[in-house]
Amino acid sequence: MLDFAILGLLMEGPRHGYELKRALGELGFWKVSFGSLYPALKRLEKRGAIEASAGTGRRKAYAITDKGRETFDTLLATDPEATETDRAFQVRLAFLAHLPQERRVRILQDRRRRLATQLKAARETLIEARTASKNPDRYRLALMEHAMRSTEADIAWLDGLVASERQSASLT
Amino acid sequence: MLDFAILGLLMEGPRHGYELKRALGELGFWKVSFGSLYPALKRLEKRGAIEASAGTGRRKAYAITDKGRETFDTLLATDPEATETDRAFQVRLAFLAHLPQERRVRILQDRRRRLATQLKAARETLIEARTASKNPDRYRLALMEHAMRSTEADIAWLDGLVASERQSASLT
DNA sequence: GCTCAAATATATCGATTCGATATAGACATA
DNA sequence: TATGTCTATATCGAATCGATATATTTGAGC
Repeated sequence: MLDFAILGLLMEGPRHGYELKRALGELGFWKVSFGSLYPALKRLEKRGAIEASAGTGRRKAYAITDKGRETFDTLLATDPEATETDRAFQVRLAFLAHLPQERRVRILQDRRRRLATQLKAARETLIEARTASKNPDRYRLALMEHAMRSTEADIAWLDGLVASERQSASLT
Repeated sequence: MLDFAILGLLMEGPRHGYELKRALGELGFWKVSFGSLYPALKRLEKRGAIEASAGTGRRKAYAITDKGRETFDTLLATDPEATETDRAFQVRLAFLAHLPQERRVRILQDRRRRLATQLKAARETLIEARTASKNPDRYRLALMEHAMRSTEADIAWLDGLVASERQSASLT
């Protein structure tokens, strides 16, 4: 996933490591550590997906190669299928603009479906926790309820994104 | 953090590994993997914080020891300070009932302060992204805005928890 | 009762990521 | 020129992940 995110950022032009870390952090859902970032850059360089060139002083400017662009496209288009964590989805979303609208909408809807399933399970767990005489801990209930409400908000947000896609489609 | 969570669950009675995984998952914010869980149990056993006894068939029932209870209390009371991730906070919250009210409120307020700081930074980043002619990608903006709104919701939730603590305090 | 499939449960592997820290150049200020 | 603060790369050990192997129990259908 980190590899994918790095490639995505480099699609817009060369950047050095520190900048990549900052840019990822500013997306608001991932404060990457140096211990993840630099090994990832080495990995990508070894695979020929990116190239380093000397920058000011200690800096190394990394640029994406043709091979890297290919990798990026593959990763972006790869069907999320069973395995898609929150973060994986968010990273994909950050680069969704690279896909045609039809695919974008499908990905948003897949995600919605997944969240709806999660929500249903959470609701059942919560009801069970409330009824079972397990003297439900107040804070634990609060956590579960909050998680549910967050998921509901996420779903509503996805619906908004889909609606806005549809709207811009109808304008053309 | 996993160690802390396991100890917290075992404070309420013995459980075997699989049950611990399920119980953690039901809290709604952490689907622990086997690759984390079982090594963690071994760690804790080696340190003498938990004890395994034979259960039905292949099961091993883990129980917390006096030493483990001590460790748990220490971890629970430890001042979060600068470094507290979302998950660390949520785990702490799940066992907050073990602390006296005064401490509970303080922890909630510390968390609130941290989120407010994050929010402010996010707001500035967003404004900058909008103004700077960086032709802000639509999905990336949506991500940032959504992250902000989620944080706002979290803050409101914390305020609610504090208010409810105050209310139950005034009733006594 | 018997058999087979599904669910339960423990365990382990390699790779990734984390959090902390070391190191060092760039740049402002005095 | 000294000094401190950012910027930036790098590395370490430990924790966690995701996938998978394997064993046991449960239950459905016969």
